[in-house]
Amino acid sequence: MTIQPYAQHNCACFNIRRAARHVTQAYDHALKPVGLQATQFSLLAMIDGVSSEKGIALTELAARLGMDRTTLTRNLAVAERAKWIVTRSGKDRRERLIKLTLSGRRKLNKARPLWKLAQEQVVKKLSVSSLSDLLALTHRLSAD
Amino acid sequence: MTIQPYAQHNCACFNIRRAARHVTQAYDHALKPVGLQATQFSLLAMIDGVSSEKGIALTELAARLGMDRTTLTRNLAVAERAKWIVTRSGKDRRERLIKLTLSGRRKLNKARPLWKLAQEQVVKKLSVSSLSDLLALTHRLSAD
DNA sequence: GCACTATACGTGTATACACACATATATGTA
DNA sequence: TACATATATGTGTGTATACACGTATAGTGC
Repeated sequence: MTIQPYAQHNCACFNIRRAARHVTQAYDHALKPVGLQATQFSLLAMIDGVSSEKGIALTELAARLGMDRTTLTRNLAVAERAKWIVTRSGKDRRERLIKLTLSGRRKLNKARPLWKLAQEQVVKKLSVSSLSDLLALTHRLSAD
Repeated sequence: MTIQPYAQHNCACFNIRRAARHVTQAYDHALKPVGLQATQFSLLAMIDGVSSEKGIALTELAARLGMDRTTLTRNLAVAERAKWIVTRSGKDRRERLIKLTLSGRRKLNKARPLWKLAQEQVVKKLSVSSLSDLLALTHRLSAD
């Protein structure tokens, strides 16, 4: 079969963006009872997973999240206003080191079971092995 | 294998959002020479594909795009400012009928070969059959 | 015709995203 | 040490996203 002229149903960008919208809504709704949105949940979870005692620098965190540094700055502002994180400068005074607060960790742990429910919804749509395929594909798309 | 506790690398939402960011950037960069971003390109392409002579109503277009109606309102404002589309009310005066302008259609057609280059980049990362898998998976995630 | 309901749409608000540009600090080199 | 360069970060701007709420018009049953 030859390559078709443009059609929406073939466009990787349109399709992945549309799916991201729908999946995000599912996770947002699932997390609603604890007052977290999907992005903030991922942010807190990543900080929890990777930051050492002294915290993690913004650029390093952005790389881990596969997110533009300036986008992360704005997302961190939301988390900081909500007092889920604190930031301070390190020995290198250019660096901004980020850590969860106790309140942030509690919020995260409250959210985990709700995350699981949303994730199970996805599995219900895709099956475990298809989810596995999806993760492999999205991972490859997120690599350099 | 039992279900793991939360980890970023397992989260469908995190992974699909991250991939969407990266894929979007690739298409945005590819489309840059014609002054279109990925979302606006998809928008114009959908209007071109589905609208009849009299145009397509906003809610109907939103459903085709798998996008919230109010999001579409804002996205249309961008396209309207740029004079890529026009809108008018129909017999039912609640309805807002949307059509491409000549300028919008020209912009779209200029963009098509650049879209193809971006799409080929994705194929280079995933292979044709994997792209096919991705489209099938994202399609299932975008269904009710 | 009138009240009720359903449908189509917009606006206020908040978050998410990233490019272009600017600033502050550190590091390397003459 | 002084200057050039590299690194870490923030800000201005514009687009994308969607929920809560409100308005205008159409349809329905009496």
